[in-house]
Amino acid sequence: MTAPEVPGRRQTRQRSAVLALLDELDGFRTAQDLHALLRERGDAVGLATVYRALQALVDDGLVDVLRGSDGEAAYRRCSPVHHHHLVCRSCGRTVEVADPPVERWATRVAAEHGFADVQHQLEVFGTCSSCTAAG
Amino acid sequence: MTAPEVPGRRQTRQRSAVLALLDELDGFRTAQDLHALLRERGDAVGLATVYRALQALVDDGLVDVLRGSDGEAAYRRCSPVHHHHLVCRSCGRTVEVADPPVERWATRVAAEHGFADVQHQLEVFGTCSSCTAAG
DNA sequence: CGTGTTCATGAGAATCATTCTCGCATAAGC
DNA sequence: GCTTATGCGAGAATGATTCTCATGAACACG
Ligand SMILES: [Mn+2]
Ligand SMILES: [Mn+2]
Ligand SMILES: [Zn+2]
Ligand SMILES: [Zn+2]
Repeated sequence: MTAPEVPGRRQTRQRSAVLALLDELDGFRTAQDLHALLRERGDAVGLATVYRALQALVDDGLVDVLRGSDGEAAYRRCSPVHHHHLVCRSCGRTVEVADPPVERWATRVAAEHGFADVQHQLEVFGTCSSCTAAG
Repeated sequence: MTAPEVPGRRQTRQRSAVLALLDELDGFRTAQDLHALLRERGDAVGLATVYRALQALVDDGLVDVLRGSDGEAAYRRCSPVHHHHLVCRSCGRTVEVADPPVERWATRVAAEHGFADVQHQLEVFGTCSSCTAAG
């Protein structure tokens, strides 16, 4: 769980703290959440720094970002390979999933309509078993 | 192009104007954009009212909303049946597309992980032929 | 190790989309 | 027309995110 060395990226206590926290959590969390958690836990980090650290992690492909229905960004430590998410609306618990067919479909349907430089995003939302049990 | 009657929804000049404008446009537009367009065109509507009208249209299933990478909401008059979007990143031009297999896949993968009350969102982004030509 | 350069940090201000407030207008129903 | 619940609009409030800029600390180099 040591922070990966990324060229041109300076290693600081704050960035390590943000990444370490994300490593412990298994769901998507907002920057505000992460900032509050870090503050509670004692090793505090400025809010602006949390945002900057998260942006850097996203740029480096170590963290995925998802926009909630209210538009607030949520972040999660993710595997570096392409995948999609099955997310619990209630607690944020997330499972990485893959769907090879949709990859080909997206490319094909885009080509059929003359679209180039294609990307896609596919997310599945639901209520996880714990949250269903908790009512 | 007459505004559909929705029970319990009062018909006003402002709501008609918002829906009429959306009917002329074929891409996703932000509330701010739509407000500016209405103002230019003369039949102005208050900004708060644009937001309220759009929210009502979304609730009534007449309009789809999409969150851009910056988190800003964009709205589009869409068909009422379930579909996904192929969106031009540059000009916003949008094509409605369907992918029946992914519907089943989403339900199945969610069930396998014990998730209930499942929804999914799938969007494809690219550069349309016009925008590619315009370079 | 020092030391200097360069990049990072943090407190607060600024930005900006969206929502709220509340006094006034008006669509709908009779 | 008259009543009344709803909708409207201007401006204030909210809240996430970004910016500013003075200070702090990695890191490359000697
Ligand atoms: Mn994919
Ligand atoms: Mn679907
Ligand atoms: Zn859950
Ligand atoms: Zn285009």
